[in-house]
Amino acid sequence: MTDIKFYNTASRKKEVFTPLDPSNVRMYACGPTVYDFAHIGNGRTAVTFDLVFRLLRYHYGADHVTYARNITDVEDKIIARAQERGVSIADITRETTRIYQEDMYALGNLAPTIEPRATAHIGDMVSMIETLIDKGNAYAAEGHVLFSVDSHASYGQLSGRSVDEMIAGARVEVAPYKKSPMDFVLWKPSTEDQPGWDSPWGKGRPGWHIECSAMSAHHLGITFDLHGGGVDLAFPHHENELAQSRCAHDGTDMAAIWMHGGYLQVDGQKMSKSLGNFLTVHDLVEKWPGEALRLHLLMTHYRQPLNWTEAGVREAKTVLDRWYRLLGGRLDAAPQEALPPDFIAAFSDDVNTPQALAVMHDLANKAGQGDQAAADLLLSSGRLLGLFSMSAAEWARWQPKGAEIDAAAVEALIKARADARSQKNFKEADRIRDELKDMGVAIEDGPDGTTWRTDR
RNA sequence: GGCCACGUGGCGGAGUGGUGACGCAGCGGACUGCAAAUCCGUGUACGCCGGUUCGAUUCCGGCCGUGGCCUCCA
Repeated sequence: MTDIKFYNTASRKKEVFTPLDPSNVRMYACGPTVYDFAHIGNGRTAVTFDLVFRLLRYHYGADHVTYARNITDVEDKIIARAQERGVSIADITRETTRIYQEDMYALGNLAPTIEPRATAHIGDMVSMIETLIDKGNAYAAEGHVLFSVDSHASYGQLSGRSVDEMIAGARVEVAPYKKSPMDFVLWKPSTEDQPGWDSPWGKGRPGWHIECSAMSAHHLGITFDLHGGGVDLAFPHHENELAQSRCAHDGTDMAAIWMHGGYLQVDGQKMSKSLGNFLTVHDLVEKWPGEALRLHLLMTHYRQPLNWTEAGVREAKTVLDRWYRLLGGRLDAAPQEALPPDFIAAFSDDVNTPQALAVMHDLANKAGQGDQAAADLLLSSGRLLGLFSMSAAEWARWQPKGAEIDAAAVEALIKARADARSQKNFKEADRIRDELKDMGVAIEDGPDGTTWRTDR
């Protein structure tokens, strides 16, 4: 069997993947803080780890991979948002979680095996914090509990930093109760109007980092195979998780492999609300088929920086248009098991999707010359990547929200054009074709008459 | 300021110490009333300056550019 290789942030090398337990491969990816719509950068990270999930399922069997992706539903930004809107925290988190799940589904992601919510694991967090205090890795101060970075010699190893350098370069005021400026919060006190839970340190709520340590240990065990997230999470979030988990578990490593997805920019610029280029998945899936968005993401290797552009989505859409046409009725047939070895080799080589897509293009070219086996392999390859979920007809008639096309009107115009053509009135026929084009409809004259599809 | 990535043809984007992946767009041809779709064919590249080497886009050093982290941002 082809080896899987992953680039491991911890070793800074591509490594052959060997599962701790092939009958239950466990992965964890940091999910959203549920206070606002996910943007396309969040979507990219979710797609990346969905691909890892799919790859592992392919190699070890769908029932032998556990994927946990957390929902952070207690956090200060959520509190602030609830106050702004004058609604309850529960309403915000419930609604945002629901939309997040819909958006991720629209991007072609499988549902993770487990989506643990932070608020359902407060007890796990409290007991982990108690352990850290007992072991001398944490201390209580003014209602807070802080992790002591000086208590853990290898702090900074994952992200390749030294505590001294970070302190020297710090540009942030240090809270007076911290022993070291780099110490971070495990537990913080809550006022009456903030969400809080009883604890040995009074009513309070957990810090962000402890959530993932506690939930991953609860669901995946003390050591699991793979931990992922966006590259900006490497520090401080993952560094802190690692420190907490190692110290709480007698130095045992948290994850065998750490993976980080590259950053996404929009039109060559950092995505931000002030620049007006903040793209939410929620908006994008109304304008484009989710698979076109997904393919745009797949065109770049997950660790590379990705420049998101409308031209890029359009290109992805064009490619899918061709593939869907090529596959036609095959899309309705029973799923194919066989997969091309060179496709699997590329996909298994640190999730090299651009290389895998090149194999698919090659298959498409062969299929275009009548190679039926190649068409089958194109379909099975695409399905493994989370593409080809529609029928050819559904794809051809896909429409953006708010631009519904009246099919009856289209059919009537096509009929009128056919009449004009039969009378050799090509001027009128071409005028009707232009009219259809303005409606967002493209037509094709084939041996069996005229067909139409949406196009823009 | 410190640390870390990245810089490939018009665009997107893999990869490699030595015969210029792949896609989109473009161009030429076939097909078509004309198109579209489809098929055939086709050009252009490895940020800059040094070094190592028989030979570097690929290794090393410097520079420039872009971006990330150092602030509970994927």
